[in-house]
Amino acid sequence: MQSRTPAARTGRPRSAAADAAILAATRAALVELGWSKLTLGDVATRAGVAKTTLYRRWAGKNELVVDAVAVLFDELRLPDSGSLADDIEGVVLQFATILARPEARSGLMAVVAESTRDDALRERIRVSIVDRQKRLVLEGRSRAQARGELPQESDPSSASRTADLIFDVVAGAVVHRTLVSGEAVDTEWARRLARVLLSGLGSTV
Amino acid sequence: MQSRTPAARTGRPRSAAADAAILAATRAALVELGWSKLTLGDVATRAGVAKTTLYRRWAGKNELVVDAVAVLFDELRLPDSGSLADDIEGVVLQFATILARPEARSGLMAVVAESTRDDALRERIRVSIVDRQKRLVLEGRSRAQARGELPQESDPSSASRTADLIFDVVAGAVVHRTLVSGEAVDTEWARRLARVLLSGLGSTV
DNA sequence: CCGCTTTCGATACGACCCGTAGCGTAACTG
DNA sequence: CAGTTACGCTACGGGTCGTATCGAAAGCGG
Repeated sequence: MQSRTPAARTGRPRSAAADAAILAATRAALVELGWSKLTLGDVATRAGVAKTTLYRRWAGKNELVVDAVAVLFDELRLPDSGSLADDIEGVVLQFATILARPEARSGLMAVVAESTRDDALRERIRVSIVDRQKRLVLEGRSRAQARGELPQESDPSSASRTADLIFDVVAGAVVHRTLVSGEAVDTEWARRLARVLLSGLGSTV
Repeated sequence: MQSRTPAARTGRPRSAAADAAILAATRAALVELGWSKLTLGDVATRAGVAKTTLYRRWAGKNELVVDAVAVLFDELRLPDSGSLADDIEGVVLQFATILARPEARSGLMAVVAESTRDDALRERIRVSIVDRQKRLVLEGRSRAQARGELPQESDPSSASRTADLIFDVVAGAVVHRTLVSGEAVDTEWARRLARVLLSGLGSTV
């Protein structure tokens, strides 16, 4: 059995400052160069760190970018606005704000594209980014049920599938609007989306 | 004024067979290697073509992949099934079938990610891929209005925004389900999505 | 204070891919 | 046949990759 920090009880500890500097440098490089032209050597230089240090901590560009982008999603919060419509609208606008940042736009979609051929990378994205978003959907549903805005679903399996559907619809719509259609997510759009979802969920789904 | 084919009335014409071979080789390379490890030299070798020929026709990897993937979306058709619900379900399943192919998964999202930093590339994607999908949404709406399933909207600006919203929701949800959540789009999921959209659109949106 | 262990910075390395240039040949036009 | 363009082939400098090596630095246990 090992303690919570299994590795390295002896020897020189890894510099936490270097970690932060590397991730910040990665985001800066994403803004200036985009994903495809980002090189690990350049990131190391920006961070004031040797290239070997980078390779010691991350397997490659994909893993590094995932970690660098993941922290952007820390600020996601479910606004307890009192109504489900306002909750949805608030989350959509928050998500869109994050996706408006260039380091999120170019970095996130690139690693998602790479994850189609790398199961470990997909799992890493799921744990550090996607699940954090999905939690908001589950939380919002449970609050709405407590308020009586949504019915308590009897079949747990069906309820789970519905939650998955809503998550894919909300996140997918925002991403598609921002990156593919290339238009901004404003308050009016968020309100329209929330209205469509509410009407759709109110009926027997 | 120039004729429909403005360039090259004299000299040796470009080989149409080479074009097809290159695009097919690109798709094969996408399947085997994915976007990031795909190299133009490898594609040229696979196509039995000199590397210089490739560079004469495409500016770079991004443009080549867009053209190679675009033809996958040629098969998209709006099934005139008689009801809006079935139309939506049919389009969703067709779109999902295309996205299930590995060359579409890895190629499409990668170029979309790149297009966040390249306006010309974004426009190329829009013309050769996105608009082709969007046309189905507009066609489906007009058919549904003819059948009386959807109201004739009075405000054209509002109607346009609604169509944009529906398009982002449908396409975004399918893409997100397939690539981010990593789960298959089956008939049941498509039916649920169609149901949510129909209820949402039926009310005053 | 002193070994032990691990990390860090720096440098060097072969391998690969990039994008372009040059050249001789092939294909088509008038 | 002369003119023009596309093609295959080869070669090139430049950049990035990921790894190896080495001495110095930073903590830990005695």
